[in-house]
Order: sequence, then C-alpha cells, then structure tokens
Amino acid sequence: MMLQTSLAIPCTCFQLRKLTRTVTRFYDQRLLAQAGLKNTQFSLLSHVLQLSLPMARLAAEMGMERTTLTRNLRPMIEAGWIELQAGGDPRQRIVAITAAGREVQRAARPAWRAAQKELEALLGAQAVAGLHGNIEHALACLTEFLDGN
Amino acid sequence: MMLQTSLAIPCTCFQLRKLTRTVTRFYDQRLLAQAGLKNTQFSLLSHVLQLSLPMARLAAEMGMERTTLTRNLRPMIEAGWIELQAGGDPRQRIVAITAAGREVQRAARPAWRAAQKELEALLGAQAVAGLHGNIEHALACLTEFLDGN
DNA sequence: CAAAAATAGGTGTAGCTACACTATAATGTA
DNA sequence: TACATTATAGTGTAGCTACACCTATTTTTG
Repeated sequence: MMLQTSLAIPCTCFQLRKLTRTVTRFYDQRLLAQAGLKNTQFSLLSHVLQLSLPMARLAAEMGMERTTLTRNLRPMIEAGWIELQAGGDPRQRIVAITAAGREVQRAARPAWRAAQKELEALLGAQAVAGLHGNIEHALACLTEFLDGN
Repeated sequence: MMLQTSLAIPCTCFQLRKLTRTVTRFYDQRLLAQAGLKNTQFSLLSHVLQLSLPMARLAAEMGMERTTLTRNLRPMIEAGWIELQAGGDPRQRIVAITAAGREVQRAARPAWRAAQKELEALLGAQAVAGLHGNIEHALACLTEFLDGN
C-alpha cells in the first residue's frame, strides 16, 4: 500500500545497508528454499571454485574482514563443502572447494540464476547495470584508499 | 598495491554485500572511534528522532525484518537511548528516543557528517548521488513488489 | 456472543560481521 | 646466531540479520 513516511535519511551507509538487507532476503528466500544454502555461502563457493587462495588473500578479494571469513568458513567446512589445505608456509591455510562443495555450487546455480534474472526483470536490466557500475567505482576508490592506508 | 585477481562475480547480492561491508567498516571506524556507537545504531536513533513508530512500522520503514529490530533495540534500551511506550492498542510498543538518546545522536552527528563528507570526497559527489539514485529506484521496485506479494 | 482469523510482538536457533587480542612461524637485523 | 619484527591465522566478545515458531490481544464472523 506504499504508505511511506519517507524519512529519507541521506546516509550512504544506511541506504546501502537497507538495500542490501532487502536484496539479501530476496535472494535467500529463493536460494535457501531451493538449494539449502545462503547467498553468502554460494558466493564463497563460487569464489573458491574459480581459485584457491590463502585465507587473508581470499578475505581481501571478497572485501571482508579476515576473521569474518574464518567464522563463515566453519559451517561450510563442517558440511564438507570446503577444506583448508596446507600451503608452502606452514602458517598458511589454503581455502579449497571439495567435490561435495563443487556439486552443491552446481546444484544451486539455477536457483541463483533465477533470482538474478527475477531481480533484473524487477528493476530493469539498465538499472542493474548502472548499479553494478556504481558499486564497482565505489569499491575501486575505497580499496585504493584503504590499501594506501 | 592493487593486485586484484578480479574474480568479478556478477551477482548483484554479492556485489552489494561486498560494498556494504566495506562502507560499514569505513563509517564505523570513524563513528565508533569518536562517538561510541555503530552506524546501525546512529541510523536507528536518527529515524526515531524524527518520528516515533510502532515496532513493525519502524522495521518496514528501515527495510529490516521485524524481529531484527527487536534484537537491535535491546542494547540501545539497556543503554537508555531508546524506550518502548504503550500505544492505544496494548499489544503495540511505540519505539521512542529518550533524552539521553537525543544527546547521543546529537553528539555523534559531527562524526557521521565527517564520514559522509570523506566518502563523498573519495568517490566524488556525482558518483554518490548516482549511487543514491540507483538505490532508491531499486528499493522502490522491491518494496512495491514485496508489498503486493 | 463465541469461535475463527488477523494483528502486534517476542524467543530459539543459526549464520554474518568485525575489533581487540593471542599464538605461531618466517624473516630481517644486531 | 639470537632477538626483534613481520606475516598468517585463530579466539573472545559483541552486535547485526532473519526464519520458524510462539504468545497475547483485537477484530471479524457464524
């Protein structure tokens, strides 16, 4: 019924969090229902499927705190989708996908694709492309800033 | 040093979550350091400062699950920044800001403004405005869809 | 009016997120 | 070579998020 008070708060962080909450629920309702995993886990599997990396490197790649990755990995290791392999440096733990993980990712792909397509139909392909462009630009600026301390 | 593997995952949900994580850390490092509260809490205070609402209504306004609001409110009620008032309907709980909450919000405002300005300087005012436009369009489409079931 | 349906909100459980701090191993330097 | 520094990863704590399920009150309806 669209009765919005429109307390438009011009905080970029809040606006981003609000949209992200909404979009995450949208994907998870579709992904979890059909494939039994959250979008966060699907994203992690998709990354590791393409390339095995040590923890810190993977965390940086995904724009998350190193310790967050440790926690997110736990249920996926318990599920047998991910394993930690030793690197040349005995301190290093290489995050790798298992055969079971590969299968789960493959099985979830149609549900992810459907969610993505449904979102694009809802917002318009143009708008989604524009959003992606904005996001990539923001991430590029921020990582450059953060990497250079 | 910008050595990016660029595993560009074209998942809108992942991209949004990645940027939101990064931006949230950016704000929280500035807000928490100077004002002792997280951006989530600052946003909540800012909303309730403008308008007291029953729980479900406020949750919808902020694009969050009703039960999430319950949990987020707890530490703020314990801190004495927020109180729940009885509505005409005895089931209803009106979320209201206290004098202490008003003061905390006021004290945090400069740190928030500085973070927001710093982000705009980093990304460019144009880019931030564009991002906000994209976010609002997406939220409008999604809430229309979700409200109409 | 009594039973059914709808509305408002909380709890159990579980995963996501990050800071401060810790442990261990590799590297650099006196 | 011994010691300090750096690099890699984990833990304690605490807040954010949401689904499934529950309670209580109001409204609807037979």
